[in-house]
Amino acid sequence: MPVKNEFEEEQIDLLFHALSDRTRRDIMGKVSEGEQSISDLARQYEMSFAAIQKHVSVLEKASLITKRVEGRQKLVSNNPETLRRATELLADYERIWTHRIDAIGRILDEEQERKEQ
Amino acid sequence: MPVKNEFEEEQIDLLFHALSDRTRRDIMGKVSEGEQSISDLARQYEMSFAAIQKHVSVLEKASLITKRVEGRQKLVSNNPETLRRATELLADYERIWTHRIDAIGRILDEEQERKEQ
DNA sequence: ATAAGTTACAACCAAATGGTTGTAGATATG
DNA sequence: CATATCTACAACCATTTGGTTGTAACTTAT
Repeated sequence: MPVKNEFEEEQIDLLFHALSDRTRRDIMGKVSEGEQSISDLARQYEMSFAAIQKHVSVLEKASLITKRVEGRQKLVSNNPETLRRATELLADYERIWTHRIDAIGRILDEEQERKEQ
Repeated sequence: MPVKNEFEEEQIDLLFHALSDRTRRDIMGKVSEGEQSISDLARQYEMSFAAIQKHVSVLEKASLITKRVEGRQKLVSNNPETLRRATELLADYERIWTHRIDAIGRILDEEQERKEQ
């Protein structure tokens, strides 16, 4: 186990893959300002409705967004919990991959460096 | 500009794409314990040398690792700076996409307000 | 009831991805 | 020198990805 985290490897694949596309990152930004239907989103891009629908689906499979039914439309909003866990995950990777001991150790080191300057 | 960050969008694509594969994340872990040649790495996986070479190449294009020539071999080590910036980037996205206003953000905002008066 | 709006999904296509094998060029070692 | 090791890279292949159009179903409005 490289990183002790609640994520499954499969889920991590989906997460980073979802974030690796500009349009999808942009959608994340748009829905963060309020729920939007898939049509609302599609109108803001120069690609087909189906293309945006697929991007939303990729984000949904990564649990980065959720859809809510409202009449004939599905309202898309983002999922702060997954974002929080993703940020934590990458911070964990950073710590492990760079042999950083832990947050407290780092703060103490930086404290030390400041004093020595 | 969704996130004010030193990364270009293209670079962000490469970054998250590089991280979206288990083998590549595993390589990041292995090289974090010390430099390894590509052959060293390849021996630890049940896939061809060329496959590992390609994975290393993807990590290199994302600036997550660097290669150093040592005789007939190339020693791979990871790039802590990119990892640090990647973690920051995702933290920025989290903050922006979830409208979180943290202590640092508030301090900077207040700083700005003071200057503008 | 009809029409318009919204979504889901299938079928298709070109390009990218993740793997393979094979070949060739350096570099080290007997 | 001859041979083994290490890397680069091309060619190939199957699958996935990111896009398209088209069709069907459901919901709302006229």
